[in-house]
Amino acid sequence: MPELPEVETIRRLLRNGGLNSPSLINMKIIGAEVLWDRTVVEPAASIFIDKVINQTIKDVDRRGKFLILVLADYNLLIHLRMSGDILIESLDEPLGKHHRVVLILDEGIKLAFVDPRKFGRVWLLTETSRVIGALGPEPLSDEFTRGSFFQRLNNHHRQIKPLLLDQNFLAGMGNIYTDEALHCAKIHPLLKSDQITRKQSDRLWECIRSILLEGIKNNGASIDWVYRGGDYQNYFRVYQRRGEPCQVCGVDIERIVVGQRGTHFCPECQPLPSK
DNA sequence: ACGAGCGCCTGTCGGC
DNA sequence: TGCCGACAGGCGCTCG
Repeated sequence: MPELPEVETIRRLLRNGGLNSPSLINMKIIGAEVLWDRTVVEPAASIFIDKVINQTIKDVDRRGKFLILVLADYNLLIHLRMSGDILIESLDEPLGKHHRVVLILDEGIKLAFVDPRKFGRVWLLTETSRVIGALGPEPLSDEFTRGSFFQRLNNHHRQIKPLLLDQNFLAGMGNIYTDEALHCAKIHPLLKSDQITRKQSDRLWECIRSILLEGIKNNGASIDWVYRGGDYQNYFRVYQRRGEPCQVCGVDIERIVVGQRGTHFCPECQPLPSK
């Protein structure tokens, strides 16, 4: 489900509070349940429960698509993968059928990791580098510069879309925002990364950042049967718009498969790479 | 180094 | 109505 903007939206909600949920900062975990063992990568579920109880939540952070609950003695890494979500619920609310991990907090609420497809994962670690150490730069940070981006594009001979989806190349891009950014930059998803000119690279750099910021501003996207409050889905230019006219040129949006992922683009604005 | 195929899972939707 | 395939916001693995 979530890409960088959706995870960032959840981070801000947990950290700052909002809607009907309070900030989690300084709340204490007083109980824990693991409903689906494989969700917890490490440590083993029983040890996870032992260790996480009595921990205080010091901060809520994010790295790429990883949500990080900074606890007094550990870091709780959460990756929502395709269908995961974090809900804050009152204690008397019954557990839904897709609840996988639940943390009981003081103040009478619980933090629930809900995940129909069971792809999501959590780790309780002191040292996080083993899991997130190889991630590429944060696209909205200062270390992500036009110059370094262009250089690194040219260090690879890869289709641009799968390269942007590679979390060790750039952290946080997923299928939606990649399609949107490539359309914005007028670059075909199959163009080889080392055929991208400096001018195209600069445009793509700008588009990645503006599209992600637009997603965050709209609290992310809510698609399929999962509604989580964001409304960026109303602003998609190409994603899931096969057959609809391109908002720039009017030509029908096409869908192809690239790297096993549905890929949406405008054949007029994003012409095929020269063979 | 790169890309394709597959596994992990459950749910929805469209076509017949 | 039921069945069946396509498809879904991700990623790790193996194999050429």
